[in-house]
Amino acid sequence: MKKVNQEGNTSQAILELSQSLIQERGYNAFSVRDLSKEIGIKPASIYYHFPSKADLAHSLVIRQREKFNSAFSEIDAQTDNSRKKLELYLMLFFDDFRKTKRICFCSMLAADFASLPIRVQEEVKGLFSDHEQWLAKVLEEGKKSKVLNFKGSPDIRAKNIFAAIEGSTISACTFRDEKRLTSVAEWIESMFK
Amino acid sequence: MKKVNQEGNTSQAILELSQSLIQERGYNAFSVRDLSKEIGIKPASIYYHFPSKADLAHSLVIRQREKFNSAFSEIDAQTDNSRKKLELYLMLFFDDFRKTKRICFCSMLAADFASLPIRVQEEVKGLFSDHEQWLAKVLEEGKKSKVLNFKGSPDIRAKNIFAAIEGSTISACTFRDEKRLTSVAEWIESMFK
DNA sequence: GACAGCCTACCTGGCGTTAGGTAGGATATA
DNA sequence: TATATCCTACCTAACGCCAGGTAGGCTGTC
Repeated sequence: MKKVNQEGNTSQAILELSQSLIQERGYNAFSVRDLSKEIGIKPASIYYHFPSKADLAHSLVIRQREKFNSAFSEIDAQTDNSRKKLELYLMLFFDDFRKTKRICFCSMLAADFASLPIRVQEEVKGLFSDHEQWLAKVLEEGKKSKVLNFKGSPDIRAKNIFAAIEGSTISACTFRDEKRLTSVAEWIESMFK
Repeated sequence: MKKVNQEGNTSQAILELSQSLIQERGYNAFSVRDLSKEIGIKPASIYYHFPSKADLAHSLVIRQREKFNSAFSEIDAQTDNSRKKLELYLMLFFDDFRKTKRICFCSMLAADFASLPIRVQEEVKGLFSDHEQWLAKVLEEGKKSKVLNFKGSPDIRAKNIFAAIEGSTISACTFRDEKRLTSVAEWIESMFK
């Protein structure tokens, strides 16, 4: 019998599709059967790759944290200018929205937070913190070097920015209108002049 | 046998509880059985009051639109000062968060948007537009009377503000930290000085 | 007697998950 | 080189449970 997964990429396919479905419908509204149908294997086979739906979600959030953390490192390597860093950061969200046309992964999991398995909740909090801490660092550096001008603490402003962006991906998705995302980004950038 | 609903308020109780559960878990993660358990009637009896879960959600969003629209009228009646109006508007979200400790109803339904019945989707869009249009009107008046100072169109800024607030209720809820909401509100207010 | 408001009892279908099995490739041993 | 054993990646079939929803009956009030 022909093997479906000769290149060992089924796990990857499951991760990719899960992420896509979570961003579209949320954790509770996608099923192992949804995955199996689209991937072309039986529901039971999903459990060969991931012991449970909770584990799958857990892996997914960890993967996303790693993705973002390397994106942050890339930005840090690319420029020393805090304003440019902020700009590149905001572009990460544009890119994702243009590709997926969907709510940001973080926002969706935050919305589903209360019905998430506990260890997934912890990772989601971690994902939030990764963003906020990196942003706070950028804002602090920007303030010191007088590249970014703003009142208030970098910590709090970082949280503000992240919340605003998260909210804007939701409304951009609801109205299928990228401008709702980009205009918030422009608004944020304009605040630091 | 004793009647549970002697004051004709079971429908109201169902609406209240549904809203609370939606704000906690989202549309897909609460069930008619959840409602029945907490209210003290059998699942089938829910269907006496609402023909379907979709209808219940539909009524709920309509009710919420009415609630907010009368809140807007009250604010309009209370003051002519646009800055004060904005302040009172933001307080609506503080009050809700303090009461419920949960994600804003709008944000949650927007997150669940893709898996919502179509006519509920339409009402959710309407709910968003109600907010954005009223806000845009306030901003426009504020700009004309020079009470609010900002660049860009009132329309776009209104959408920005709403998105930011929505996002902040999500992160406030995730971290059980009201400051994530209030600091965004302060941030918004500071932008118009 | 009509109706409101609830009930019991049930349906269909989907959920996450598991047990047990199988084809075929890889590896180890004689 | 032939055979035994193990591993990978899937399968079929089913489990118990819960979802939204329905038909029809009971009870108390007007």
